[in-house]
Amino acid sequence: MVSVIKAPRGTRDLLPGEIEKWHYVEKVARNVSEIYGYQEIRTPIFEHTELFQRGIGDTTDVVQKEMYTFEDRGDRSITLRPEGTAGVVRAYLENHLNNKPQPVKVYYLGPMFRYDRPQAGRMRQFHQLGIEAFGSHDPALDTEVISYTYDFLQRLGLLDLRVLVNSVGCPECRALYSKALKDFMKMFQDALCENCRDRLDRNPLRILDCKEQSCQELLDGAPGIHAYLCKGCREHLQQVLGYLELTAIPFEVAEHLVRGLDYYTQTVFEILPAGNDQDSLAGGGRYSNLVEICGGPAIPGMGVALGLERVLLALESQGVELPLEKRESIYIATAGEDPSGNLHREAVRLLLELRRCDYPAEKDLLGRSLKSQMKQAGRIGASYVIILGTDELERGTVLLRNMKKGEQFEISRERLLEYLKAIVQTREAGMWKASEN
RNA sequence: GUGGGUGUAGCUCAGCAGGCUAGAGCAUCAGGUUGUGGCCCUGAGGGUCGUGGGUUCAAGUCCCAUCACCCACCCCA
Repeated sequence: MVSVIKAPRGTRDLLPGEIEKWHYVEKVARNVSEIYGYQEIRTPIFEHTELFQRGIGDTTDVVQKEMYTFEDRGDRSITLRPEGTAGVVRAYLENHLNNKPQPVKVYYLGPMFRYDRPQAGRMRQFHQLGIEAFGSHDPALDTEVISYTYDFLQRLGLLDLRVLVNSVGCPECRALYSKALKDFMKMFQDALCENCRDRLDRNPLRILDCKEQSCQELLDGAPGIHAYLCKGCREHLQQVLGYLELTAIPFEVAEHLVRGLDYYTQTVFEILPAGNDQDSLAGGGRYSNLVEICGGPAIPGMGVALGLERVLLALESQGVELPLEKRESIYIATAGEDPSGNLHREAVRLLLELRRCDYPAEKDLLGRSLKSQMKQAGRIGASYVIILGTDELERGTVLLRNMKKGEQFEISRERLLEYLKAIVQTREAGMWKASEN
């Protein structure tokens, strides 16, 4: 026997039973996006490698060691998207969306790929919900994006969220601060962890993020970025915070928050589940130069990405019960000897009829006994079973069994659909949904 | 990429310090009612003990490697 091929490392299947949660989360995502005025955009899952190198930044870990890059048959270097923003920016420019009324506000939902070492909440193929808004410098936009993110998480039922906000300044003032921080840290070089000594030259701001106790202690005495922000950046931050106050979203100004992607300017933020400093649920910020870096005009953008696996994990660890709709259907069972096949043919005809009337309906496909058919009907959550037996066939009737009540009665074929219709109409909003009855 | 832990039926696990045909519960299928589910009873199928080497008279049980998963680090969603 040949061996069974397994899914590649860091990937997994979403099976019936779990996928319903994803559908629900996606439904809320689309809902909130609409409420905030964002429209869906779908961009390719792979792009030219150069897009990410330029967009995300060559020095970032994502680009340096986490990309799924390969040559296609035309010798092009292709990369499976590790995040969503770069592709959206590309699409914005390529489709001349800058000629549309601004701001252009889009959301995306889909898989991303990073060659990481998998662990809980970190997959090689993972899924993000993200939004991007182009063409506005308004601090209220920054707040809107933060609010969107918070709102989405809250609507799902997540509590105890930490919202961290900071500004990393513009290229000008960040450069000043970066130098100041570097100069300061140089004095204590020996006390820094190995990693941070590397960061000193590559990207001093990252030291702020270090979780090493020793580095954190040094940081207490180090200059903070806020003192170095230029007038524009300082005011921008103040206004963002001011608007945030209005939203009543609890937030913390985290002067040490810097993000891993190079394109961020000014506002950056992160949302974490309580009691978990490691796996942030969402991260985002403003990017004033990314569009230019990608070859377009100087148009600012602001966005966020949420990790859906992590959102699902947080929901689980907080014990949130999602209001999933139960699957419900009508099951057609046949009973009795059927040497001529008439019974079976009639069942198939009835099945078709029900489905054409939009009733979710199923029948046995395994030639099972009536008992087994009943069992199956119960398992799949059928609310009604139509039992079609040889006797009923002769009389032109069926037995209609209410599975929840365990009651059944005989009804003529002609009146059956009428009767079912009446049941549906009795139900709330006329929807074919699980409820009492 | 670094360090650590784990790996026995579809699922959750048991298997004592290596020793006979590897077990349980749940799930699946069938039967108990030749036309009726959710409870109960009976039975059946299903495992080359992650994979490959090695030690031993003998390995699920010890050793090595490898793969996968989990945890921590790095980083990020």
